[in-house]
Order: sequence, then structure tokens, then C-alpha cells
Amino acid sequence: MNLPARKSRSSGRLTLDDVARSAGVSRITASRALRGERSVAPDLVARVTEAASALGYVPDPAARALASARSHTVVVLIPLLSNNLFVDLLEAVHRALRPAGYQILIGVTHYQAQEEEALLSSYLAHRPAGLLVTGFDRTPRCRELIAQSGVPCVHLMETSRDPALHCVGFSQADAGRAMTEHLLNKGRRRIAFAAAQLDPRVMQRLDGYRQALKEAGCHDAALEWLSPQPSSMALGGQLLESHMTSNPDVDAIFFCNDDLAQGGLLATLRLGIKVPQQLAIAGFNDLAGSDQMWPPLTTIRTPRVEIGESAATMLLALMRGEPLAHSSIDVGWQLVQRQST
Amino acid sequence: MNLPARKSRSSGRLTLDDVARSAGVSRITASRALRGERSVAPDLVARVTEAASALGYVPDPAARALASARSHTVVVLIPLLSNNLFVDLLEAVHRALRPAGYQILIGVTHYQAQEEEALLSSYLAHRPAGLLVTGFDRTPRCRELIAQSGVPCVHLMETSRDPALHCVGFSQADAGRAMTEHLLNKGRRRIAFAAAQLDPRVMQRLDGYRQALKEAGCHDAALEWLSPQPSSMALGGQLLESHMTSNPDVDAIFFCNDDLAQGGLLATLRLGIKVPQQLAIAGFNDLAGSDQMWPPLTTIRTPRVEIGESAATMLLALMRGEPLAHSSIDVGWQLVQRQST
DNA sequence: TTTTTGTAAGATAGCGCTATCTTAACCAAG
DNA sequence: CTTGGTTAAGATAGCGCTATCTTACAAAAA
Repeated sequence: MNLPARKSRSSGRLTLDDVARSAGVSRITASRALRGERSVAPDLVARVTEAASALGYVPDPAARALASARSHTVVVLIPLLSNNLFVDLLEAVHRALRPAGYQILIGVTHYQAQEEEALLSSYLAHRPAGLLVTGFDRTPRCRELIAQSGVPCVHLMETSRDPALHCVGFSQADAGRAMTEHLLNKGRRRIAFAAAQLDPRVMQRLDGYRQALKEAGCHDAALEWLSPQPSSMALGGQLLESHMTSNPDVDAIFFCNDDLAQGGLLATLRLGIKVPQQLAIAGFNDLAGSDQMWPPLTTIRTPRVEIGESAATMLLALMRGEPLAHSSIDVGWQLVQRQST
Repeated sequence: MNLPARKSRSSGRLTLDDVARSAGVSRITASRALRGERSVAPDLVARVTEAASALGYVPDPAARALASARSHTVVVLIPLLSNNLFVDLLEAVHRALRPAGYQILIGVTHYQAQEEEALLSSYLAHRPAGLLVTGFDRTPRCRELIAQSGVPCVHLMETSRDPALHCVGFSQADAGRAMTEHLLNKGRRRIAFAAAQLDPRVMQRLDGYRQALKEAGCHDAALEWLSPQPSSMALGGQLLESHMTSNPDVDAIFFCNDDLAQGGLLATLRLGIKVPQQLAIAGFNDLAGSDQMWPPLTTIRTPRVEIGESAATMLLALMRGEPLAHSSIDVGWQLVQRQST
């Protein structure tokens, strides 16, 4: 009488055992060899590596994550994908982390605290090796989730003096202030600030704008044109058009983001407003196309590629448990003057 | 003498056993209840569900993937993130798949067959539940990887008559032809086709353009301005500027993508070319900002949200093993006439 | 030589789930 | 009252890896 022979659940997948057998070592040695652990003889490492690539072995990330309670995934939370700013950031992060064997799991929060919470709790279940998040503005629950998870985390886009927070960014307020001072230097006095989305970084730019104008004695709250709607070219045009009729004496508009500024610039064409003679226009971020506008747009170039790279490097160090030279990196920014101011 | 007490590897994580214990059922019953399998009594399902949410239990995706040889991840391969076309697509896919419990793993191929291969082999190791890929143009090795994996796959952006291929898209050639005919109808005869990137879909639009012009007897190979470089506003401006000097009689330019067209349109401002009087300009995709241009850009509106939704729905059916009404869905496109033509 | 390290390699035992097989319970049919 | 067929719930055994403990062996110390 033959046993009922429980059906094998094997998926036919190539496993570490196959590699080990082919290399003539034990499974665990093969595992250590492939992970580059010490205490494996160099010739064995070579044998295992060869066997693995000859067979086309790819480790199963699920099994790996389950056994080691840590995956090779890095979760990146950004507010939007439709802003090239964050796409550039993502690409830079990806370029830096991929060679180190990490994969990126992208979470898009749409500037919604609730979405961030949901994404975080679902993504933390993957036991990511690291976490990259945008800014510091999040719910206490989010902070708690991050802290409790024990996953190394680097904050993007802003800087902080708190040595417990790892971050790579620049001072949004300083940049906002510098652009405003640039407009003041150009002789403008009725300088409007047109903003949308109103996320924390936009508000910091607004702060810089206010400081500069107050110091110059030119601040006028009526020239802060703030809209909570999502940023877009169309909205930039609308903001310019609607507010310029009620404030015709405005001689400069500082848009909090280039997409708004581009829309504003195009609206001036429609309306027959001369830029920069009648009205100076400035943006923020130096997005694609800003140099192509007519006139080309004066803006703040924000080094998102550098932010992505530095943050990835910092995260790699944290994940490896290496000590950090600095917990906060300020990558600065650059005012790019073009013909719109 | 006490045993050496092997240190527990438990991660302190909340597991299914905790939920089962709290609900007073066995682990496997809790598992079935949470996965909505039949053959669990409704009151037990309720007890388990409650216990799970009370405890804040989140299943471990790694354990799940390992045990069932299938994850709840859907891999999406797109050429670029910096083109809003694909971002819109991704957002739509995400919105459709998230409620069904699937997560998206994004792979960016940069239009490189090599990158696609690398991404595919590394992402397939995650045993994704489904696969969404852009177009049909890929290496034999990629096709083989997809076929061998047995993972349901839906192709985006194009259509095919092969019933074995699942796809959601539209006829790029038809759209290209329609736009060309629109320009012919406007009385234009020297119509240039300006293109970059030269990916398969661009070439299909070119085909449509050629057909229409040949039928009208207006085809001139010298008016096909093709650049293998990545598409950008700057390149659009360059293409227009450089070719218009050598072909001053051109009375219309059909750009293969809106970013090129926008750049071209802005270049006409710089160069003092009157649009549409002297030169008609048309684009493709109706990207953000095309309606804000001056003059607003005539273009082909491509229904990427619909593509994303339909593809996700189709993939869901495939993943659940449900029968499909159609293996190929043509979502069409729409010519949006604005003032640039 | 014998003992004490040190280290490389292997044996063992899970990680947290789900596929599969078993059993228990129930009802209708014989 | 048995028998067979159905279903719900539980028991068992992995999925493919790595953490941890053991062992073997060589080199260093006694």
C-alpha cells in the first residue's frame, strides 16, 4: 500500500539549494557567499557566484524578507508624481540605490495626511530597509509608525537642526527671501506672491517673501494670492488674470512654483501685458520648459538630483549602520536670472 | 541542567496567530476569513475581521507571497516618469487596483530594451500577481520571461489583433493620419512631421502621417524631421528653428508629442513666426499646459486615464481567472482643435 | 605534546503565512 | 439506523531563505 503522497508545493523555481548543489557546498554557505558575508573562503565565493550566474539564479525576495525580517526595498513617499521635481528626485534616488541592490517602492500621498498614513502602514508591512519621506509635516501617527518600525528614515527637501532627524534639503525660506530681494533690487515695489497647493514648503517660501518685503517696508497682505487648489499652469494664468485686474499697480509676481509661473507668463501674452517691462515674473524650482518660455523665466534652481543622491547615500550609511558625518545636509539653491525679471 | 534555549527569532510582530487566538479560531480559519474565502461561517468571519482590526493586524506580504507563491503586487513597466502621459496612466491604474488589495511596483525602462530586461527579471522574482507593460516592442528574452512566468499581462497604449495578447490602447497610426488630414483640410500642403525619441508609437504616428500625405500627393521625405534624442520642449524649439530656416515654405508642423509642440510654439514667439497664419502647429497627447499655450495648441487627446482603468480592470479579471469579453480594447482618441491650426 | 582559542563550514530551526490533507459534523437517502 | 455525500473547521507541512547553534579542524598558546 502506497502512502497518499502529499502533493509537492514546490513551484519549480530555481532555489538556493540548486546553486549550492551545483557549487558543491551547503545551502547556507551559498547564502553567505552570495550576500558577501565574511567567513567564506574566496574560492568558495567564486564557485558559488559562478554557479548562481550560470544557472540564472535570482533570490526570492519574499523568502529573504521573511527569514531576515528585512527586505531590500526602500520606500519613498512623495506628494505627487505629476510634478517633475519629484520625478527627478526619484530618478536620482533610484540610480543611487539600485547598484546597492535596493528596490524602490513609490508612495504618492497627494499632499493628504490620511493617504500618507495609509501608505505608510501598508508599506511598512513590507519591512523596508529604508524610508525616504518628503518634508517634516506629517501626522503624529505617521511619526509614531516610522519611529516604532525602527526603519532608517531620511527626510527630503527641507533641513532641520534636530540631530535626531536625518535630512537633505535646503532652506525654502531663504530661497523665497532671495527671490523677493532680487525683485526689490530690480526696482519693483508692488510684488505679489502667487501660490497654490499651500504645502509647508510653499508656506516657508511665503515666509521668506514676507520677511524681505517687511524689511523693505513694502509688504502688503493684499498681494498674497494664495489658493489651496493644486498647482497647475491653468491656475497660474487664472491667478494672474483675476488679481491683476483688481491690483493693476502690481509690478512683479513671484509664483511659488514654475508651473504657475509658466501659466502666468502665457497669460500675459493673452492679456498683452509686457514682461518684464510692465510686470516682472519669477518662479521656483526651474522645471523643464522654464528656460523655453518667452521671455525665459527667472527662477530658483533647486538641486533635486543632488538631494536624491545625497539622501540615498545617507540612507545607505544608515541602513548599513555606518556613522554619519552630518545628520542634516544643506544642498543650497541657485537663483537663475533670465529675462522675465 | 537547562537547555541552551535557542534565542527566539520572533520579531515581536503581530501575527495571524494573535488574531486567531483573539477570535477563538484556528490560524488557518482566520487566514481564510481575512482572505474572504468561502466555506467560513459568516459569524466567524465577523469575529476574525473584528479581532484583526481591533489589533491593527496587517498581513506580512513576504510570508503571504512565500506561502502562496504569488504576491499582491502588480508590476507596471513604463518608459518614462517625466512624461505626464505615463503618470496619468499610473495614477489611474493605482486607483483601480488599490481597492482590490494590490500594490503597484513601478519600473521605468527609459525606452531601453536592456533596462526592461533587467527590471523584468528582477521584478518577476517578486512573483507579481499581474503585469502591465507599455506597447509590444520588446526583446525576445523579455517576451520569454513574461510567458514563462505565467503572470497575467496586459499591454498598454496600442492595440493588436492577436487574441493571445491582452491590450488596451488605440491606433496611433489612425490618430497620426487624422491629425495630418486635419492640417490638409485647413489648406496646408507643406506639412512637416517633427519627432523625437522615435519609439514604436511615434513611428506609428509617422506612418499615419505618411499615408495621409501620400494620398494627398503632398508627401516630401525632407519634411520628416526625426531626432532620436529624448523628447523635450527645448528640442521642439530646436527642431523648429533649425529646419524652418532650410524649409521656409513649410506651412504646418505636426509634432509627435505635445512637449515638442509646446517648445515649437514658444520658439515661434522668439522668431516672430505668426501661428497659425504663417505656420500651423499641432501636437499629440494633450498634455498639461497645451490648452494654456498662446495660441492654444491643437492636439490629439489620448485617453490615458481610460487606458489605465480599462487595463486594470482587464488585469483584475485575468488575475481572478475570469473570462474576458475582449482581449483587445480600443479606447479611441479625440482631435482637439484649438487656435494653433 | 596537550590545551586553548579562532574560524570556516554545516546542521538545525524557524520567519508568518497558505496549500493540502484530515477530521468532525451534519443532512438526506437507503 | 446505517451509509454516503457534503461542508466547515482544524492539523500538518511546507514556501525559500537566513539566524543561530554546532562541529571540525587548524593554528596558537601552554
